[in-house]
Amino acid sequence: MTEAVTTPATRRYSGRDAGERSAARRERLLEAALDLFGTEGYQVTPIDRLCSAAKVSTRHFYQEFTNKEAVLIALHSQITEDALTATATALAEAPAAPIEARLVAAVTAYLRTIISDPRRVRVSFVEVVGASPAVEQTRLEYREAIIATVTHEGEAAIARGEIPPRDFRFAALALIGALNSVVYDWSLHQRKSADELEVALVALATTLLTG
Amino acid sequence: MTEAVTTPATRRYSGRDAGERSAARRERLLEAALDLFGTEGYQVTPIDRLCSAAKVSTRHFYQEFTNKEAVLIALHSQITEDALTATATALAEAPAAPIEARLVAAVTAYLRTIISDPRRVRVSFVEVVGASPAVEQTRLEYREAIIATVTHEGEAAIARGEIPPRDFRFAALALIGALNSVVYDWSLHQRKSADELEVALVALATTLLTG
DNA sequence: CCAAAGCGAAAAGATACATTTTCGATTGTG
DNA sequence: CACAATCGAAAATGTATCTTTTCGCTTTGG
Repeated sequence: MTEAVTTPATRRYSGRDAGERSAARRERLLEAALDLFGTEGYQVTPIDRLCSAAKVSTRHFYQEFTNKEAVLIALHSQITEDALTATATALAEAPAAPIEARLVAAVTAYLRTIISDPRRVRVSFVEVVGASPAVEQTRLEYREAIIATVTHEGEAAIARGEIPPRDFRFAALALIGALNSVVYDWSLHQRKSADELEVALVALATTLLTG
Repeated sequence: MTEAVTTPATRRYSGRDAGERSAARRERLLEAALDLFGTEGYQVTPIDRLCSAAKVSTRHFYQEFTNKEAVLIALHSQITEDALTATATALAEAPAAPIEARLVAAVTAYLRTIISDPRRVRVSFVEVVGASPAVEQTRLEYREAIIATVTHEGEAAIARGEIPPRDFRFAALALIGALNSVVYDWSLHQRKSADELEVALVALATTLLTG
């Protein structure tokens, strides 16, 4: 049998292999999307704008994403998973703490991740809402993930006898909604410092979940 | 001088004058918009669908509205003003009551107006969010109107010595956001009765504003 | 240095809508 | 009844994308 030793069909370019170049384009597109969706808005940004801002040709755009909607979903996922990871880490660092302390850690971590960039605020609190059926679906899925985390934490605290039982789905939804609108308003008007915002929201979370 | 006695350029049709016919078309369009925007979504509804659902020709559509965006804005205004009117009426009916009672009356009235129709919930809590720059602007304006009402009520209660001072802008934003997400979730899943929802949200409002 | 991989820019093609205009059929009015 | 307003339906037009394809220029690897 003669071995068909196939030379890799791909070639290195500017020192990077195909996968790296593709990943770099994808990243530039996501950065451009954060910027344009987060300042001008998803609906009013055509793919062309996205491509020129990212310095990616439309040919390559379609190599990375199916369409504009897919970019928004990827961006939203990235932002949200970032925040959820930060939250999980913060919780893991206070493993045996009482619910109040865990709550402060979690909310602070979540908040800081999001408000570190006003464009993130706008994308995850405004642009993804009702953008399209598919986007709306992932938004609701992430929402369920947050509700699950809150509920899990809450039930554990109840089991430890730290707080009385309550409807955590309701509390989580109230907290999520309150956070969204307060943070978005803050990012628009900056009426208080980030620290003051944090204090106010941590207090709110405490009231809603353990108060 | 010969008087140019102009016969009215308009004629009655099916018993209605031009203004009435036009108003009827407008109303049918708004009803169709409530239905389509509130079940399928604003972004995915083309003007054609709107027109056929409303039994209005596209020619007449453009006699009533500039474009689809104008319909959404008109619909949103109608829903919101409905709710604000109900709230104002409820407040007017308890003129000398303490803040807690006024709050219960206001929140109940607001809630009932909105949840009376799940399509209203979706339009005012989801579809208008980030739909377009102009829509977003009116959404934020209505939000400011609600904040102003809440603040006004709250300051009055402070003046009467019923509650200590607080940041009502923050409290109002938190309440609005919490209401939005809780009510939207309720309209999707109906995990509790409308009465239970009402009770939970009134309690939440009381905590946020006077607790 | 050459053949092929890869690239960016831009043309070309395809849609989906938005918006305007036309047209024949109704319906009041005098 | 006649004629003009009005109508609904649909054709025609315009436009802004989206998406695919072409093309000539670079870069790489042998």
